[in-house]
Amino acid sequence: MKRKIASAKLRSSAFNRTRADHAHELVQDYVELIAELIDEKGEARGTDIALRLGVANATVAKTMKRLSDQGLIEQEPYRAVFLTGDGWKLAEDGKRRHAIVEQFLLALGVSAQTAHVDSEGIEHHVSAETLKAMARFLARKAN
Amino acid sequence: MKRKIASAKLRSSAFNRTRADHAHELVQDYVELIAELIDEKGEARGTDIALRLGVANATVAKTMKRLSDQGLIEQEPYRAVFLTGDGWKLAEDGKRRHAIVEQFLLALGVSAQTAHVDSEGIEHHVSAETLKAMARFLARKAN
DNA sequence: GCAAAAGTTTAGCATTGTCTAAACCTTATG
DNA sequence: CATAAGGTTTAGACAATGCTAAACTTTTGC
Repeated sequence: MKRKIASAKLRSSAFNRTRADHAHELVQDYVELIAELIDEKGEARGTDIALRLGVANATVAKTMKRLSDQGLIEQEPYRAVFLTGDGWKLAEDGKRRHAIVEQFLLALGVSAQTAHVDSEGIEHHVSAETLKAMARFLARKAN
Repeated sequence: MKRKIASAKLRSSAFNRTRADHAHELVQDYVELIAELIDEKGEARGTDIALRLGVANATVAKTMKRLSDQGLIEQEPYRAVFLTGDGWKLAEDGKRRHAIVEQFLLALGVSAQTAHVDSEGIEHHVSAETLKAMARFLARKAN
């Protein structure tokens, strides 16, 4: 019954995507935050990251090891971390999406606070096509 | 910094919050799918759920045990599962949100396929206020 | 210039959500 | 009605993400 399995897999694509993206979401949040901290303070330290994310220092250290393994950040022991080229790309992409989603929500008429909170959650689940549609809406609205 | 003090009972609050968020999404997806299957076929079997979610049977069995512990479904060994009152409530709420988000994306001009996939991910991150704004948009568009 | 404070890493544990393999029931067929 | 096929559950493993406590390194303040 190969056929049945294949078609079912197609139908489950929506679920697969949301769940498979969980790991990626965390990674995105980290690199985005690291980029922000570097912009703000010139460097990103473990403690600052931990405070902003609301997790323990040890958790940050562990996650950053993974980020380092994935080639997104560079770190030397006991030093602040920096983004690699790939890391910057990911962070920039995230910030761009985030900005579009937040502006879009504002244009839709929700409060600034809600736009801020919701855009953080929504950001990771918006495809390129939907993002484009949001941008189009914003452009139309601007006229 | 108040942030740093963590009494014994709060020691894992961040962990719990994050976990709870993700767990809640998964639970929603399950009950929503179970409701759909019951509507479609009169019952929800493990294999069907596994196929649609794209996970192994064993995963479904384990998750359903938790759902059962939480009082959302009722099951007897080797039988299809059914939703409890609470389960239905949760499923209905999820379907309502999901429908609004999906319709909204369609109205925004994205393809049916994208609307389907994206709404699945977005659904869980849309606040009541944003949902209302989406519904308003739809209503306006309908005129 | 050294001891205390601050920050980082490591070690060890818990939970969730996933898998495969195997055991266990139920149903369908000859 | 016996057995094969198929669905369900259990067992055991693993990766991700979180925690605390303790060890280790760097920075700071006297």
